[in-house]
Formats: sequence, structure tokens, C-alpha cells
Amino acid sequence: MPPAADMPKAYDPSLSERKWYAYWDEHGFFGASNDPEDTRPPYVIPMPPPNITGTLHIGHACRTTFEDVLIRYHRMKGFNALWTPGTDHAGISAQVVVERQLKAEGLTRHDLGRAKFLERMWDWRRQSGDRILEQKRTLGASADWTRTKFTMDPDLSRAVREVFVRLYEEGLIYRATRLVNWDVATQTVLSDLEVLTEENVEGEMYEFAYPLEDGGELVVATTRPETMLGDTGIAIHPDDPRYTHLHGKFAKHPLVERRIPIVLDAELVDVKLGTGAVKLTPAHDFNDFASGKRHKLEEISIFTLDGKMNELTGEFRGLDRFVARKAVKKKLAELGLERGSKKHLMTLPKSERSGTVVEPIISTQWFMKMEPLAKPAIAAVENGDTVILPEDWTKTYYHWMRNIQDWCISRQLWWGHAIPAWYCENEHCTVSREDPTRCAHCDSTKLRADDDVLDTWFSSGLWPFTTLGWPDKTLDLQKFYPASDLETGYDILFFWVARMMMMGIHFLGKPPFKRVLLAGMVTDENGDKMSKVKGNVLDPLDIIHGATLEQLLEKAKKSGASEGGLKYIAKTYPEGFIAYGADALRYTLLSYSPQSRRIALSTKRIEGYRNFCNKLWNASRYALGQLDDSTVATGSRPAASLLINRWILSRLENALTTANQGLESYRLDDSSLALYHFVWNELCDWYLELTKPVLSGGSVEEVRETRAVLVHVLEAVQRALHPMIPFITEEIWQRIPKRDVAEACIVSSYPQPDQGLRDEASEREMTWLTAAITSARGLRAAKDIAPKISIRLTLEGDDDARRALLKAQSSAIATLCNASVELAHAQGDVATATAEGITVHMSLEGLLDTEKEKERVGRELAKVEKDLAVLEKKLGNESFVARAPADVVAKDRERQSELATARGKLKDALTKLAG
RNA sequence: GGGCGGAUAGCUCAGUGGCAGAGCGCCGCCUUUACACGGCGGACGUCGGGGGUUCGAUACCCUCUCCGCCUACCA
Repeated sequence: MPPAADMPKAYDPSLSERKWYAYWDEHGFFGASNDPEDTRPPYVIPMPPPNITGTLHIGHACRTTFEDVLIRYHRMKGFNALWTPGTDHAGISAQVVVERQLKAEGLTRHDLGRAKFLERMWDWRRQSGDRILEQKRTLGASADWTRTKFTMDPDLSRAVREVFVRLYEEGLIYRATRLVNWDVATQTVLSDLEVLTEENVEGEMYEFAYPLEDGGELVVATTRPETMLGDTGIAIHPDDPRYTHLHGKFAKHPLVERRIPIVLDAELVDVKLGTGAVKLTPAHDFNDFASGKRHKLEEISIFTLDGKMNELTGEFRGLDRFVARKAVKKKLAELGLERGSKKHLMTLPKSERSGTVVEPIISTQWFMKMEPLAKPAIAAVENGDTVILPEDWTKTYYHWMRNIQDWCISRQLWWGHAIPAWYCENEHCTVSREDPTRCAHCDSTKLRADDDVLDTWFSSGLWPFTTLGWPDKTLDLQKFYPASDLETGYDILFFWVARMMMMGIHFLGKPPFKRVLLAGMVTDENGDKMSKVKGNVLDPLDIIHGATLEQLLEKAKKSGASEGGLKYIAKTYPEGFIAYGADALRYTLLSYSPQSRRIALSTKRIEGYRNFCNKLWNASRYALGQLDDSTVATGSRPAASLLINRWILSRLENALTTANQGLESYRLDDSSLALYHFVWNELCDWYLELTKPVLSGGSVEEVRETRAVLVHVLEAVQRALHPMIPFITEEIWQRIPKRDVAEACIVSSYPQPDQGLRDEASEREMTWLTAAITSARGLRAAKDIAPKISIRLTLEGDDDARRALLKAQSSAIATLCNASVELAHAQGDVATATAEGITVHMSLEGLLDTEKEKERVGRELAKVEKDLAVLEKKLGNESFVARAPADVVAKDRERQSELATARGKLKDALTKLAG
């Protein structure tokens, strides 16, 4: 089939994405082989799998893209890449699925009980694992270059148990009764990282008086009056002169039968704040808890686990905590103890899961000691074993790791890995790899399993090695641990990355990866966080396939957008999205610098890269249409004698250099920009245009050479761009007639630059040629001469080299400028422009708009004179001439003389125009 | 309160101790046989303010102002 014949005039993304969509579909299906026989250096680029059940989140799309680009690049460089779907985050998906199944069966999870629920969840997980493997197999067959290997450990819990037991035995995991953050809605404990804070909530600072046993009163302030029911102390500063007489005294609780000691606490109390007296509720406040420990105060819990007042609160029993607040205030007022209140701005801790206000509650939980694990993880980054890119994040990493607190790892959730702990009737705790039959401490056989599950990040933290078969000594583990790169978002640097570092070092002695590559967070085009409620969420699938406004609104409604959110959508995308294609989205995401923390995704920008895809498509269409049967790309550089051919090959080397450097150093934006610029501004704007006169009027030999270069550049460009925009490049690449390179596939090699092949002479000469053409076009535009009117040009060069170039390229110039070209001296009435030592005169005979021309030349002269003045001042500065590097001075001198010449010519032109 | 980052064209953002950049937008002209998802030409900047280092600062240092994010604290 003639390669260009069936190519539509505009690139249709659906054309190739139908075929290759699986590359990065919601299942993230892309993987390259890890042949056990292969001894080349291993490369693993892990990432958490996208949410299997839901829609593809834009953040995932972003990470998948970065990861996919790196995998493809390394693959093309000849490294093995292993993409491993995690088996863990899917836990949440599994829960969703099982809930859905139960609903269909008319059941709730409470009917089923936790154990059965978990069982079904894991069943589903196993099935989905099989399904993934099956799909992977199918894909592997269709993409013949890919031999796939997915490590899908069907029983990850074995590894999780192993880790838990070992850490327990080492004393790094322990059980303790502490104040923890409690989510009253979902009734589970939260880790510090799961607590979000809402800023500047208007609250009330409420003051009331505690009557003293010896008469008198002590006024305290609080934002949570209801907690006074759990007060077991009042703290004052030992040096506070106002309260010296209260040392060692007691207050009397006005609502419940309780003596309240007045304690001296210099650590907690700030005499300048409030009344200088602090009520202490050790069971419901982290500071009070610490102070309570110091003074051996009683810890009295007053809440039930669902956030109501418990049996110790007397008449308030059963009230919701917020209702109780009002009731307590009312009661205090009745007793005449209220002492005023004022507005108070505060930050409220809220649960990431349920959004309710977090309640500190005393509870027995499992904890993990972090400091001994954090130290080597800090060292690994300090000594460079692991590099965090962009480097800014290193500081944040240290800051967090050095201030790390013990991690509460137990959760009271309905899904997750069970904690391998059992209790006998004597409350002895047995931790074991296998389900035990008797207590390790008292031989009791009546064992009850711990009801709790592990925090999701506990098993996620083991991900780099459990997915490779650990604790068995597998070949995968040997080959792929440690991995080269981890690509992820900075928002889970602590949740996940830091914990993988700590766990990996602890269990395998080495950090799990050599580089941690952090991408920014994808936001909307205004830089605001995407939020379903706000309606500013972009679904990558909509961007790829297009969506009408109605579809967008419907989807937003389903996911809980507010009225305002829906309005925002209607206003921002009145026509919905056109189908930009996966390549355009990928290229857009890549074009953002990884240095920036935000990726403010705008559809306009995506459209720009969609246009680039179309440009590439049409350039290829043109190029393929120019080839004949004997033209093939061989992957090796063809010989070139014509200027344009030498030049484009040289520029290709230049682009490939930048592209490779960018991919190596995780500056994908540099790579994509360099190739974008090469394709559009060099290949399309100049080279393709300049091949036209050659291909239509050149000698047989010139035509043959040009075709060979054309196909070579075209082929190399597809491979160079392939990691970034795989679909379109694959589509085009398949149509390019090839030999040698054709045997493999587009991912078989990445084009490598060879700086030795740069051709400086051709690049220099091309600047003259383009200067001549640009000048001529500028003259035409300035004179408002329609493109179809042929003009007459006279060209002059400052030196022999330039004159020779002009002579050789005169027909090319004539074609590109729609002009007749002479090389003699200009005669008669002409307009003149000079650049790069080339002077172009355009005959004005028949065109006499001298006013306009005067204006233009005047403008140009002013600019030249301004530049010259700056330069002269600089060069007139003896200090500069003496101290600046010689080449800088020489360069400026050269430029000075160029400008001076230009000024002379412009002045002449102006005189001529005036005369 | 502590930490980290940012301030560059109308917008979103790169960049550099030696001539200030990209995409989009804007203004003209053009449907020329790869492409109007295009071509050609053009306008647009006290590189947040103030000091310092330097022959030279948008870049390095100090400081101020404003804006993000994280983290505490909040009786």
C-alpha cells in the first residue's frame, strides 16, 4: 500500500488509539519483559495501580504517563523494565465491589460479619488478579514485542504477616493505650496523616468558673465546654503570682461528684494566655493527656465511640457531643458559673475519610516505632543511595523524617489485612505467622482473633518487595530490587514513599529505589485543587475521547458536584470537550516542568499539543508522499551533500541530544520541548519547504539524496517521540518504508545522538539563507504585497562565503519568496533589509508607498541605534574590556560592527526615501 | 509559631552571571497542491519593591511585600 495514500487529511486520534489503547488504559497495561536469562541491568519502575473500579483519575493519568514514558525510553535503550501492578490499593476497590454484590443480594456487611466480608473481598481480589493476568496475556499476544510478566502475589497477606511478626519480635511493633484520633462516623482510629485541618473556623472561647473547696473560684477558658465533664485537673503556672495561694488546693466539679486538684505545670501553661489557668481533660486532648501523665491525673473518657456522651456524664448521657456542648453551657449558666465568651478563630481537625470532626479518645491500639526505622532512611538520602527529584523535596523529606512520631497502624475498618494477633481469655496477646491454637503465655486454647486491620499504608509500604515474591528468595527479587526509579506524586511522599524506604531498608538492607521522581499535583487551569464538589475535575477519558456538555454535567452530578460546580462546568466548557486524543494529553502533561508543584492543566494547552500531533501527521503525510519505491529508512544516517540535507541532519543530532539528556535527567519537559521545536520550527517550517524546489526541480541524484534524508529524519523523529506520544508515532512509523529497523518494532531502539555528526558549516549557512528569506518576506509584508504577486529581489552578501551561499540557493529563495532573484547590485527604487550580513533589496517599481517604508525603516533604525548605544557604553567601560572574558568582549565587538553597518545602510535607505 | 516553595508577556509557565523565552491569546495579510488543528508578518516585559556583591544581576546574597502548600498551636 502506498504509505500516504490512506492517511486522512487531519490526524484522527481514534484511529491509532483503538488499536493501542491498552497501553495506558485504566488498567495501566503496559509492561516490558524481564527475561530471567537476560543479564542486562534491571530497571523497575513501580507505581500504584490506578483504581480498578472507578474512572481514571487525572492524577493517575499524569503519573501513568510519566512512568510510561520512562519505561518506554529505558526499554528502547535496551534495559528491562518491569511494571508491577500493586496488589494493595485494590483493597479499597475490592471493598466497593463486595459492597455492591451484597447490595444486589439484599444484604449489608453487618449481616455477613467482618470475617466473611474479608473473605469475599479477598476472593474478588484473587479473581481480579486472574482477570488481570488473563488480559495481560491477551495484550502480550497482540503486542508481539512485549513478553509480559506481572507479579501478582495472590496472597500478599503472607508477606504482611511476616513483616508484622518480625517487627513485633524486634520490639518495633507494640500495643499501647494512648490518646488517638478517632473518627466517630466510621468508628476507626486515624493516623496523623489522615487528619485534615479546616482553617479559620469561627468558634467560641467560653469562660466559666470552677468553685474552690476553700471558697472563691478559678476561671478557665475552653472552646469545648462539654469536655469539662471529663476534667480531672486544673493547671496553673508555678510562678504565676495571681495563683500562689492555690498551690496544692482543690476545686470542686460543679456538675459531677469529683475533687479537682490544682497542679503546677510550667510546660503547658502560658501565663499570658487566657486566665492563666487551664482545665485538664486528659482523656480528650493531646496536651492535657501529656500533662495528666506528668501529674498522675485520672483519665476519664466521657464519649462513646460514636461521639455521644457516655454513662459517666450523668444527666448528659446519650446526648450527641455537640448537643451536649449547649446543654453544659446552659447548666453552667444556671449555676451562675458562666463568665463570658468571645469569638475565636481556630483550626478544626477533620477526618479525611468522613469529614467529621476528629475526637481524641483513649484507646488501645497497635503502634510502630518509627525513629529506628527513619534513621537509615534519612541516611540513604543523605549519602545519595536514593536521590529525590526535584531536589527541593529532599529538605521536606528530612524535616518530616526527623520529626517523625510513632505510627498507629491498627484500623477498625471493614477491609484490609487482618492483624495477626490473638487474645486468650486472660487477655494475653499472641502474635504469630500461623493461626495459633493455643496462647503463647498461658496455654489457653480459647483464642480470639484481633478484630482490627492494618492501615492500608502498612502493606503498601512493603510493596516494592512483596510484589516481587518476598519473603521467598525469588529471581525477581534478585533482579529487580532495588529498582531504579519510583515515579509518583509528592502528596504521598510520606504516606507511601518514606514508608517504602524504611521498610525496604529494614528488611532488605537497601533502599528500594535509586531515584524518587516526584510529579506535581494536577490542578485545574487556575491552579485550584480539583474537587468533585467544585466541578473542576477533568476526567482524562473525556479529554481523550471528547464529551458533550450534557455528558460532563451528568457525570459531575453523579459524583456529587454542587450547584456552583455545575455552573462552573457549564461556564468553563460550554461546548464540552472535543476529542484531543491520548497523545495530546500525554504531551501536555509532559510539557510541565517537574520543578513546579502544580500542573495547571488547561484545555487550551492540550489543544496546542493536539495541533502539534496534527502537524506531525501532515508533515509525515507530505514526506511519505514524496518517497519512491526504492526509498527506505535503515536507521543509519544517509550521506548528504546538499545544504538543507546536511543542515537537517545536524539539527536532528542537536534535538536528539537534548531529548536524551532530558529523559536521562527526568526533565521530560526539556525533551518534549526540544522535539516539538525541532519538528515544527525546523523540520516543517524550513526543511520541508526547502525540499519542495529540490524534489520538483533537482537532479536525479539530488532527489535521491533528499528522499533518503527525508525518510531517515521522519523515522528517527517517530522513535524519538514515541515514549511521549506512542499512538500517533506508532501509526506513522508503521507506514514508513524501512529496512533493518523494520524487523523489530518502534520500541526496539531509541535514536542516539552523535555530536561528532554536527555540521557547523551547514548550520551557519542556513542562518544566512533563512535570514535572506525572512528579510524578503518582511519586506513583502511591510509593503502589503499579496503573496501571489511575484516580486523582484536583489541580494548582497557581506563576504565571499555569503555570496556563494546566495548564489547556490537563489532558486530556493525564489521559490519560497515567490520572487525572481538577482545577485547584482540593486538599481532603481528599492526597499532594503539587512540581517546576518545579508542585504535584501526588493524592487519597488510600480509600488510607491514611501511613507510607510520611511516609518518602518525609521523604527528599525531606532532599534539598531538603541542596541548600539547600549553596546558602545558597555565596550566603552574599560573595566568591562579588561575583566570580562576575551570571547565575550570579542563577540560584543563583532556585534557592534554588525550593528554599525546595519545603521549605515538604514540611514542610506532613509536618505534615499526622503530624496 | 516553624518549614518549604513561588512572584518573568494579557493568561499558564520555562530559563539564564553576558542580546529576555515557549504555548495560548491579541493585531494585520493569505484558503499557495502536507497541514486553517495551517502559513507569513507584527505588537507586547522597569523579570514583585528596596539594598548589597560584581566590569556586568532577571539570575547570587540580604531585606520587605504579597501568594501557595505543609506542619504545629489554639486554656
